[in-house]
Amino acid sequence: MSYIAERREEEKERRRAEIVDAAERLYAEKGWDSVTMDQVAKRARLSRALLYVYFRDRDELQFAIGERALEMLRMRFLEAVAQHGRGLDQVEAIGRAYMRYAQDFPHYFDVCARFQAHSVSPEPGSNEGACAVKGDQAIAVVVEAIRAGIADGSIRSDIGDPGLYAVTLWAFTHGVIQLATAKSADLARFGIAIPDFSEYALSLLRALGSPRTG
Amino acid sequence: MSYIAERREEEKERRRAEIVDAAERLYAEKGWDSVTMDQVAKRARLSRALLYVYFRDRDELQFAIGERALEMLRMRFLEAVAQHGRGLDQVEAIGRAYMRYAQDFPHYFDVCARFQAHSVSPEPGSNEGACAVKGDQAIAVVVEAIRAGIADGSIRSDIGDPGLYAVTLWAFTHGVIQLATAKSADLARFGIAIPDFSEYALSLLRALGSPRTG
Amino acid sequence: MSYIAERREEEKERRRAEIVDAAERLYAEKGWDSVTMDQVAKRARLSRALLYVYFRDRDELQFAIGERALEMLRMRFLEAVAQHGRGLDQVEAIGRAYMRYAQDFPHYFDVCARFQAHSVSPEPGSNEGACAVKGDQAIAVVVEAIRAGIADGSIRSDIGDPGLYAVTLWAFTHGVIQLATAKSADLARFGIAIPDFSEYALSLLRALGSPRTG
Amino acid sequence: MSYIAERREEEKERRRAEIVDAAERLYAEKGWDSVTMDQVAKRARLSRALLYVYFRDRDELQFAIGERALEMLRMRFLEAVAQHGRGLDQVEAIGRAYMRYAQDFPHYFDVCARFQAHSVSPEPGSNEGACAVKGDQAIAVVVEAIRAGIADGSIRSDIGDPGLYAVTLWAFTHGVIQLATAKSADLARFGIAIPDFSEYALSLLRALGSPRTG
DNA sequence: GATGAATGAGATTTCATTCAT
DNA sequence: TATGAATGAAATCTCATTCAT
Repeated sequence: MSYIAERREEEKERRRAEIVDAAERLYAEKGWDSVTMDQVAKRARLSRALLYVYFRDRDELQFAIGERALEMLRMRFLEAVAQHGRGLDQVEAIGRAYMRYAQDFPHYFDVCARFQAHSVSPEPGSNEGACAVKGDQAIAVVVEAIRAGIADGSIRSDIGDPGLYAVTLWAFTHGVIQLATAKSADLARFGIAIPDFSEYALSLLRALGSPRTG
Repeated sequence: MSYIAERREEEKERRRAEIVDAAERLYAEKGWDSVTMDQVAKRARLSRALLYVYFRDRDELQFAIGERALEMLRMRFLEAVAQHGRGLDQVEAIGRAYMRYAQDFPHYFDVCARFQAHSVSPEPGSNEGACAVKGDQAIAVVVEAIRAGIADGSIRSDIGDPGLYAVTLWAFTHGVIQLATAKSADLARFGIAIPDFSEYALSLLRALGSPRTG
Repeated sequence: MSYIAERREEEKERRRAEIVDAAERLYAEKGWDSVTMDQVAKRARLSRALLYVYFRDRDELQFAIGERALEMLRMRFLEAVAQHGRGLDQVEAIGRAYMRYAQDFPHYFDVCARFQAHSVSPEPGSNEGACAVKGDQAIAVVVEAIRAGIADGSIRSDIGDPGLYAVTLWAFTHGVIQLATAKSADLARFGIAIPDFSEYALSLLRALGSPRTG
Repeated sequence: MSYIAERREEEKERRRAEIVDAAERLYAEKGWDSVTMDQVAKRARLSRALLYVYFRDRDELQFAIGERALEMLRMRFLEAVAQHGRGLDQVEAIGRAYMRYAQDFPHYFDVCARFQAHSVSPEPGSNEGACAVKGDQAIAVVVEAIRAGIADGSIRSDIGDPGLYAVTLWAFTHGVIQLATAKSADLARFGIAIPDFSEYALSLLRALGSPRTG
């Protein structure tokens, strides 16, 4: 590839990023449902038609944000893992990281949730596919921590297949965050405060993994 | 109320139910996103405008279905509870019931999921509010089972506040079902079959509650 | 049909007419190519979406105007016929009427020309079909005049089938008007003035029909 | 001009011709309305933007095809003339040639028709202007034949100005072909077959020109 | 020159929702 | 009450044309 073509490639990538930036900011501001393609175009200061050159449709644009969201999540997971030595602590840190992430970037968690809730029709080359890949990579971090925990004895060796355990933990945590995010008011009616809820869920999850050292 | 007014009341209720019936059938057939108000009107054999006499907007119609969904869920929970003596077994049965429910009525689970994911704006008199009430009632069944379990010693007494525990279990289970529902294909790629996943999750949850007496 | 439904029918017809009015005025002002659906909507003071309730697409709207155009043309033909006794004179009057019509309503002639130039795909219920019918009715007037002329001896009896003759005359006249309309400048370069051209063509056509009795 | 500049000139001309070739083929395949600049560019294997270096706009490209069309028409006229001795026969042969031409190259006739229908805005140097010139040249052939006919006595001497007569015949013939081309189906409904229609029109036109030899 | 990117305009469609009767 | 009509907002899509390199 000539260096001209290369530069063009970069330009293109930058454009794409600008669009995703614009869309993401709007997402964060008002929620995806009320973001229109026109607003995105205006925010990115380009024509509506061009959006459709870069993204097949509105959904693909959302998935592009999802890709970022999941990448960011993986980063957070990695940081969490890096700060702890024992596998069990790493796994707990991952759970905490997920919760903090959901607080720091509610719109990111929102994409994750939508992504989680829609079954994939993995058209090749789509952002949806890219999204799935990123998701797998994030899960992989969890699996690794679990493996480490089993190896270092901090996680019960009879916990079963690390992949299965990882997916289950993910599902549990995701469920908790979703409830905490959307239903804080209802929980309050039950006398439950979000931080307590989170802490409680984390403690249960930790108990789940730790060996029954009496 | 005169018997004429009474009949009118009944008529109205029947009309409403017909609409919800129509909407629900369409929901089950194609998913809520592709159900249009026009289709609902046609299926219920009345005019689109009349729908708005019975339901403020499309969301309210969905919440009306949600009400049914949560009522049905509570029923299933009650049945589950009735078939077991010890609290721990009841709680597990509830989890199982939730899973079966999601399989039997995917669209009901879908409403629940959406309901769970949207924060309430509790306008009084809205179906959304009614939905919340039904949700509370379903949770109450879980709480009761937990209390029973603590009382009969099948559930660890140090598990904490039954309400908190119930909500957490709900969130966990919901997360698992959602993942299993939407991502079965991805899980398969991980070598995970849905029934195994469900069983595994249930076993973890049971372990969570049972006293550690080996 | 109840009188309410009847009134609604009328309302609808009126609406439709309003739209065609608006479109027609714009057509006359700037030519069909530069008329946008949005302009029509604005001129008719209703929403763009409604246009598509009344007309499948832009073309159908043009054909609706074409219907009017051809109806008007038939009227002109009838008037022309009414003012003359002998068939030959009637036919000539029709030719003249066509020419005056093209001058009085250039946009009407324009639709006719477009209609004439496009082969019909006679989707039933379309305005295109209605257009064709109106066209036939206009031709019918010509045929009638020819028949009368043959009967009264003002038109050569060996002219052949009146229908064939009518269509041919129509084609001739249409060709002349089109050329005169679009190419007046070029004709001028040839030293030909439009009125002379028209008169000349008419005289030829008259000669064509009249018996050769010197 | 240096031979380098000369070669460049040739290259350019070839390029231009390639574009017109591509456009013409597409025209013949699907009609001008559904030919897009993109398709032309792809067919000619160059970029869309380059088209605009060679042709001001889409219309100019069509006029370039029109130029070819009219040149071809003139050729056909010349051939027709060459095969007949008397002016009247030449004129008739020209009419026949026009009809055969329309059959052999429907897309050429289509350009002619469009050209005929649009009034010229004779921007100097435009293909539109070139088109007009070619049109004049084609007409000139007709004029010449008429003059010959008058001279050799095969055409009535009182037919008037040859130019006027030529233009009129052209208009007549064009009108007939257009109707025959676009409305064959409708004519069939009238019980008129295209070949009969053509023959009939030609016979009338011949009668028009021939002296009234009793 | 030649090209890929971008624009702007308009057609069309689809809905949820509201209005007038 | 009911209903048909109407609206307004967006999503798409398709082009001709222009721009920057």
